[in-house]
Amino acid sequence: MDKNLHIYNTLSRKKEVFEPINPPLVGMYVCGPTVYSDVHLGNCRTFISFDLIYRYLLHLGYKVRYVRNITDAGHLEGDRDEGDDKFAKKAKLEQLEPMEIVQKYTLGFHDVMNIFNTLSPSIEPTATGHISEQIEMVKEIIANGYAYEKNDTVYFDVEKYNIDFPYGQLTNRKLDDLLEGTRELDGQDEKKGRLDFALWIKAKPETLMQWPSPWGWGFPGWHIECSAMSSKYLGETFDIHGGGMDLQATHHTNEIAQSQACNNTSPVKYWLHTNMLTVNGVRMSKSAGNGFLPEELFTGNHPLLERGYSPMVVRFFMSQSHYRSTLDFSNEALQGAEKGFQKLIKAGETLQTLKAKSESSVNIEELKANCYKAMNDDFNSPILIAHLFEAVRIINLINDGKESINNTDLDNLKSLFNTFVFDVLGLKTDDTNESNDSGLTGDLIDMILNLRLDAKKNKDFATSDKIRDELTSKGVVIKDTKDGFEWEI
RNA sequence: GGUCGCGUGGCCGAGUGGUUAGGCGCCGGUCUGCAAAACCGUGCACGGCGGUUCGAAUCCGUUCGCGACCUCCA
Repeated sequence: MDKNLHIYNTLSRKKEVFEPINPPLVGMYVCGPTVYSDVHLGNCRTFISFDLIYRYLLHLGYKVRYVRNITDAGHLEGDRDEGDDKFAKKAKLEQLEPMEIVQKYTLGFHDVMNIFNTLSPSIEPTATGHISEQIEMVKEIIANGYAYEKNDTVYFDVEKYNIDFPYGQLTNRKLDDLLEGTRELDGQDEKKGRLDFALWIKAKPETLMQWPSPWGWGFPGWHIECSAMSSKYLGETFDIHGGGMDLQATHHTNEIAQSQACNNTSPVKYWLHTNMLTVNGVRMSKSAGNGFLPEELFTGNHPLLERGYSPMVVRFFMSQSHYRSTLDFSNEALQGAEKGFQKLIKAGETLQTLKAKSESSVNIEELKANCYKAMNDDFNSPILIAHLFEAVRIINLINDGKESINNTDLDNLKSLFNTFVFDVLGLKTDDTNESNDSGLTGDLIDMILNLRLDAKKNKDFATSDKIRDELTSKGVVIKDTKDGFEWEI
């Protein structure tokens, strides 16, 4: 089954057969969040996408070491390796220690990941926990001649590196083209080249987070942590590196350069990039101010939202698009996803009640093969879901007595459904039956509806309709069943 | 300006040189006192213009529109 997995590699810009370096082991590194503010939905999409990938690799039987870092230092506000650290800035703003900021948003991030039912990574290393590894790496890069020190700050020499290695390979760009898009250095700049970036940055006296180094007190550049931590936990060359597409051009390009310059080997076999979440066609981002917080989506407390949607509906919604496509957010799309999700879950419940016959009129083997085919084609969850809805149709038809299924097929169907809906897509039944009060309301509604049932039995439809209308207008949805009723608020 | 990507039916979103994507919506049917819900079924597409081909929405060219990256962001 596993030799069929194809994944799209950003490095080659095509789909390749997935062959781990040391099967069945798989090393996967994903760039995690910078924990200086709440994660928004766009961030979540990336982590949910990689959760799907992680889950499928596990399902195929690979032993995956999944490393996802927490950036808690070194990430600067500006674009020129100067200015304030994001954490320090936030800390000053909220009058807290930088590590209090880190702690707060790390916990928040974990909460959100749990709510979305993502599996925890095997290792979740932090930048501040790996300062010495980063310093060692910078020393090595200097020793290899690809970095230089200037006034206690260390820069990576991009143009020198490019003589020996293709710096812009990940985005398929030539150095000259890259230089063209860069602004001129002004006279003050310490950098030799316009594309050079900081590996280690000299601290100012007031810098809140700083560490001693061979170049004096300072802090690491943003990119070096990922190079240091990925090679520490996954080795100098590992299988999969992932992250959002926005990281491709700068962060990942620099990461490759650092690792190559330090270890003299290409660090990653397969680069995977997830696409952006958009709102009205425009990328959702912190700086654009069009970000949705998960909480806002769940509660519906947002100007653009008509109402809230449950976490699993959101996860399902995201799974309905491919991870490399942009996904556009709208009320209508969300509502559609909600209906679809409920239909899928309901069919799963119906499936448990089906009775086997001696003959099968349905083809479960083919369905199963189709599901694997979809996932093996670069984790194509939208196609997988299309096939799962074929399963839904089959389940409902059997339930209606229009198709039949034998024991073996029924077991297969159950296992198929379980595997893909819950294990691979990572969906779960929503816990919607949270009791909002002591149950009194429910008892009262039951009582009223029992009175309505009596009216119906007496063919007093005027009364029964009146009760229904009034309850409906108060938000109680009534569904008559054969010999009673169901309701929900 | 440079690099790259996208444009699919009312909405979201897959995919392929000729055969149904799928979900939601709409419409029809079953069920129901009537509804709702549920289930079944049908129709509604491939930005414009050229070209290649027996045949293209799918390949090529061109044009229009949109977006991303090149600057912090998953």
